[in-house]
Amino acid sequence: MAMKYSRQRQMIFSFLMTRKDHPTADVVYQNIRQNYPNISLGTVYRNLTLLAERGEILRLQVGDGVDHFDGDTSRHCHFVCSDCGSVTDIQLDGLEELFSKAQQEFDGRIDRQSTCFYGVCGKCLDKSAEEQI
Amino acid sequence: MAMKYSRQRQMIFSFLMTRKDHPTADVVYQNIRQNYPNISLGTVYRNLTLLAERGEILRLQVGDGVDHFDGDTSRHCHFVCSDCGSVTDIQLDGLEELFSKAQQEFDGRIDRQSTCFYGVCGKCLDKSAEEQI
DNA sequence: TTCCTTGCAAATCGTTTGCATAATG
DNA sequence: CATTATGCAAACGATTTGCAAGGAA
Repeated sequence: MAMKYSRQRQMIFSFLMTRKDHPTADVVYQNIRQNYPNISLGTVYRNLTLLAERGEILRLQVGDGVDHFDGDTSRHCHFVCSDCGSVTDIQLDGLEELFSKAQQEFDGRIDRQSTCFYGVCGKCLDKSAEEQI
Repeated sequence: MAMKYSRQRQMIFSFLMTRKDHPTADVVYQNIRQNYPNISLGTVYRNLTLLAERGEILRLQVGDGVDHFDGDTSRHCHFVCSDCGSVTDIQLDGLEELFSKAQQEFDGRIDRQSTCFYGVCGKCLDKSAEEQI
């Protein structure tokens, strides 16, 4: 698979694989650019869109108006901090169960599931606790 | 609460309450306009944003690039049909459980949860079955 | 050669915003 | 009266796209 990719597509894909923070297209662009200054933002978008359509990566909309991309396509949840905006993974057991429950109750075919939690992450909670002193 | 709202806000809010199809801002706008032709799209957006911030409605991003709005703020899931684009509700028991599981495992405070399923709805499945004949 | 991809820049389009005016309580 | 909301139009910003040129098979 990787061999028939353009150099740019390979870099974008492997960059995503090294990250667990669900970068935006622009973050991908800025990072690739450090090694490959000629790459354009349009190319980054085109490849991210393509990879997501092929199911090799995930495209996430977490509510901040910007798309995030995730190299981990296994079933898992996300958490978005309303304070710092970070997007992190949450591993939960109940997901498979929820999925099959939904399959049973719903009249139609369910292919995919997306669960996102919102709140304030541990770091930001600590930070605001310090500021109270 | 309702009494101190402007006429426009009242109409937007009560329109959302009559709908279960999670309309977009533009759909809200087009509908309100039939009774109130002078309303502007900016006002619709301003009020939807305000109502969502106050927690009186939900703002949903289901992945089609457009925000959807939901008058039902109770805990429930959504389903998005990849074929017709419709957004419907799914009532599931396991949600509360999933939420508390997440609370336990996660280092931070979780305020809110959003679960969305993707696939093909019953109507579209039937339609494509007919076309196979 | 043939098809796919790129870089660039312009276009798109959903959403937000500044401002002067009007409505609300 | 003071405040808040409106309509309008312009601005914004993330994403997409048209096109001519470059790369891969």
